[in-house]
Amino acid sequence: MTRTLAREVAKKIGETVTVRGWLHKKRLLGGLNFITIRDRSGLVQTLVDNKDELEKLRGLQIGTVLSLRGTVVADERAMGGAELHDVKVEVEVPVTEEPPIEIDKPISHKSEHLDTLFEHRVLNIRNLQEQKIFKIRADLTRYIRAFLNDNEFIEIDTPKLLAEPTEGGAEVFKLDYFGKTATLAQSPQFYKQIMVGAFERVYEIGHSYRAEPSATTRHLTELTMLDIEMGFVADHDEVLDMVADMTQYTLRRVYDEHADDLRTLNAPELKLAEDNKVPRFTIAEIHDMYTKATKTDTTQEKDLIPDEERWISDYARKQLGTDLVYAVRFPIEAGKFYHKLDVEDGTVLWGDLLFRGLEISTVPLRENNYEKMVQQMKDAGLDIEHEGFKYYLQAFKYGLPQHGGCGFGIDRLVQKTIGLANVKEATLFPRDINRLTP
RNA sequence: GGGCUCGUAGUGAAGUGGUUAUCACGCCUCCCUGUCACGGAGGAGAUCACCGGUUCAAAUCCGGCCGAGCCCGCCA
Repeated sequence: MTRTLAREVAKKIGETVTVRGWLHKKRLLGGLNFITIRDRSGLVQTLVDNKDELEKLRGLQIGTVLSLRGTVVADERAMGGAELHDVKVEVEVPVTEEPPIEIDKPISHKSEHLDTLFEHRVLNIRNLQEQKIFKIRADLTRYIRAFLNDNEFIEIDTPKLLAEPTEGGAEVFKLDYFGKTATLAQSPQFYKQIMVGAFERVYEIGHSYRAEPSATTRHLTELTMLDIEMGFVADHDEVLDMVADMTQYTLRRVYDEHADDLRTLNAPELKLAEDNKVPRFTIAEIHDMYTKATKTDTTQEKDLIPDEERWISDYARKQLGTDLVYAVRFPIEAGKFYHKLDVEDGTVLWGDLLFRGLEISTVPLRENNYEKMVQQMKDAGLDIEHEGFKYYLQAFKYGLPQHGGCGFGIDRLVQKTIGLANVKEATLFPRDINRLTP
């Protein structure tokens, strides 16, 4: 028997159809009883007025898997303008245990309830409002892939199991690997640069692992990163423009195609500049502006403090009409060995893309000259003979063009697009310093 | 890693020393032919996170411990 989806029911007035899905809501009025079914397409209401059919549902809880066969009748009073009548009930999978949360009601996202949210994730992800977040997430990455594929980027996959921590920076997880010590990749940095030597333009959407003991609203230990690397770029500006274009394309499209869902999720109105430009301020400029505006002196900081990120984003939205802003030219002491340095200026050719007060991407130009790389690694106190650098340096030794790219936090993009308070809310099964389940 | 805050039925909350710990939703029974946060009557469900202390008396005060949240540092 062919299955009809909830969203197709209204198109089949007068036909006898079978809908299959989960029991979503029972409204029992005595002789007249409304049973709402949920499937992947949404909800459909059925009218059960036969006592024997209704009795099949006695003692069965929300979540029971049902197959309902009935005649589609147009009725203004039903959701979607149609409902099933003369329904025959078949219980496919009975559920007799009462669920620990109410699936048909919006799930609380207050910070003090996040523990409950994730403890009951298996069930609350059945809530239609909750599902919107992850449908939007799926499409955000779909649009990103569309943009990058159209611009001749090749999607790659790189290993997450690595031999040694070599990149520096974030703390890495260590694990036993048949008697050796392996680490989980904190980013695909080395591999994506290596791949520039083959494909010029590459990207990866995958997991990265950070063992930082950070307990904040913007940190995960397992995060989803979009990593992009682009060869033969003329300068840093070309990389900044490409990431800005991609981000704006993605945001405009998601606000267009998911307008209703974003509204019901209380997402902020999207503001982007008419000319598609993302304003840029140097770190030094932001320190000066912030210090003048708030009387808090940050001019000695090497990076932006979180409040400065919020402040400059607020400034960009109110004064320049855009939710996106670049903080560029970090002080040279903040750079890593693979960054392109502007020694005269004392800065690194590195920009952070801020979206609604949060850093969502780092966008640097890389040093591509083999001799300079080796020197910068030595200056950083690294052992260039180390196994972990051997293969990486081969790519440079045998010819890498000037290149740059970005590490882009997908979880944070989803969070800020929707206006969620905590990055974990944008993640199905978040991993943080004290959560490994579910 | 540092600081601050919070743990009360399945879920969310009220209760700041005094009889049997209160309410809403959910659940169970019954009534109800147009519900969509259905309505009405009744019912079950809580060792007040845990351990110890103060007190005639502790959910409430004190100490410890476990768990959680937020901010900072660091990062995407």
